[in-house]
Amino acid sequence: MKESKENAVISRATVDRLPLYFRTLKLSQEEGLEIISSDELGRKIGVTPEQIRKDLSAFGEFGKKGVGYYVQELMRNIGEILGLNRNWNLAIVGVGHMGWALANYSNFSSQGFQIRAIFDIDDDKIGRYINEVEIFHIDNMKEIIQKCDIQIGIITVPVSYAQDMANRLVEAGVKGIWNFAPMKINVPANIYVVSEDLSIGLSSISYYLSRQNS
Amino acid sequence: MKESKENAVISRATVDRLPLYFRTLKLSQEEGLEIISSDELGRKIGVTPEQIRKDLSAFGEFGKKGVGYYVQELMRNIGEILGLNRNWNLAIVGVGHMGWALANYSNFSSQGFQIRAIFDIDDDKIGRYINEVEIFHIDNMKEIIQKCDIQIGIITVPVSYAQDMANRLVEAGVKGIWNFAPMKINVPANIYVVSEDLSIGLSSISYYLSRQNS
DNA sequence: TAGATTGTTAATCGATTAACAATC
DNA sequence: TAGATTGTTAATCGATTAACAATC
Repeated sequence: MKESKENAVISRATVDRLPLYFRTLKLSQEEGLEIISSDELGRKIGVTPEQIRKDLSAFGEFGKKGVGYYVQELMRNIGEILGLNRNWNLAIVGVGHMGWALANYSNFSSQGFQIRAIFDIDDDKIGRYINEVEIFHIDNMKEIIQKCDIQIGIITVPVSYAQDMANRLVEAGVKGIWNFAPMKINVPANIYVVSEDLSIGLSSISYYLSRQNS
Repeated sequence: MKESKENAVISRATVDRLPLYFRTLKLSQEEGLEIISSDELGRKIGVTPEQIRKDLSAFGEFGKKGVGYYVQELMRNIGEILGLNRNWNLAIVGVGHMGWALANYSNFSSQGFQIRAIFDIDDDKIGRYINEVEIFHIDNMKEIIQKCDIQIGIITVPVSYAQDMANRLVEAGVKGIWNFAPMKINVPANIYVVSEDLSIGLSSISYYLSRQNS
């Protein structure tokens, strides 16, 4: 058994497929499956078995030739690779519709993501709680984020405020930002940003349906 | 001036960048900008100017050599390519947190996406309105979708119901599905599905932060 | 005209797919 | 053992980047 190849550069595409593998393995485990082949896993996800084997090979050897993968074991390994065995403390910035929805979304906690604080600017909201998490004024961001050891900030404010909120989050010490404002936000190179751009999905549906009809 | 190249196959990556171009042009227009170069546009979006020119060249010639692109004109052209000049009627299936958030998100309508109906299974919700849109029982889906000429369905139900809802939407006649349930849904080949998988974003942040610390 | 910038072809880079030896 | 399936190397495919002629 080789050492895991921690130093190799892994493509973004590969990293983005790991959560799909993880989640499908979890479902399979809940169904009582103990062993799964790359072929079967691929069919469930909609990915080729070669793709799965290639992706996994970047991190080590997790399967048994002629047999397949032990569901529990592979799940644990992928979970570790993704850092899902850790506990991550999150903060939501902006209690609009999206912020509210995310604050109420309970599935995060099952994967180690705990929302510890919520920030807003509206005095009517400050001091209230969503799912037992308090809403603070953004002026207290630095203090709260450091006290609660929050590593990841979620931006759910309008575009015009997003860059300012990103600056404050970085200044407060977060290392990762999950951005729902439909714009590019600029941060120092050591901060990792993922943007969820919902308008892309809808526009691409519009694009493909337009072609179909015409 | 050549005819637009309607028949060429356009890569998914290109189509997914068009909404970014569109939105950035819109902001530029609102700032009063009349002409923009691929260089400047690229800087605003975080994409190379070559990428932009290449993407656009798949659809036609929209710029003026030595000058740049007329903001309004390019915006109108990209809007047409994406089908944003049309009116799309949408239905939301499932009034959970995400469904509720999307139902309240008013920005869609500014790009021609109108939510015409909402479906749920909970009798307490049936007959109520969100933003003047009525909530119907899913058993009335086919009737309502045909009456309102709804082309796009949005799935915001739990994983265990998602495939059934997709089947019902297809049966009712929608042509596109925007899926927020974290799973692969199977549909006939002529139906276009875009899945928004929010857990990927969070997991990838977890992955990269894990590398950084260790 | 000279400088700027597009549209496009060619070169490079990276990701996916195919093939197959290793081995359970 | 024979059949199955992994891990990995090589081949292919596709997307991005570089370069530059065309032209405003």
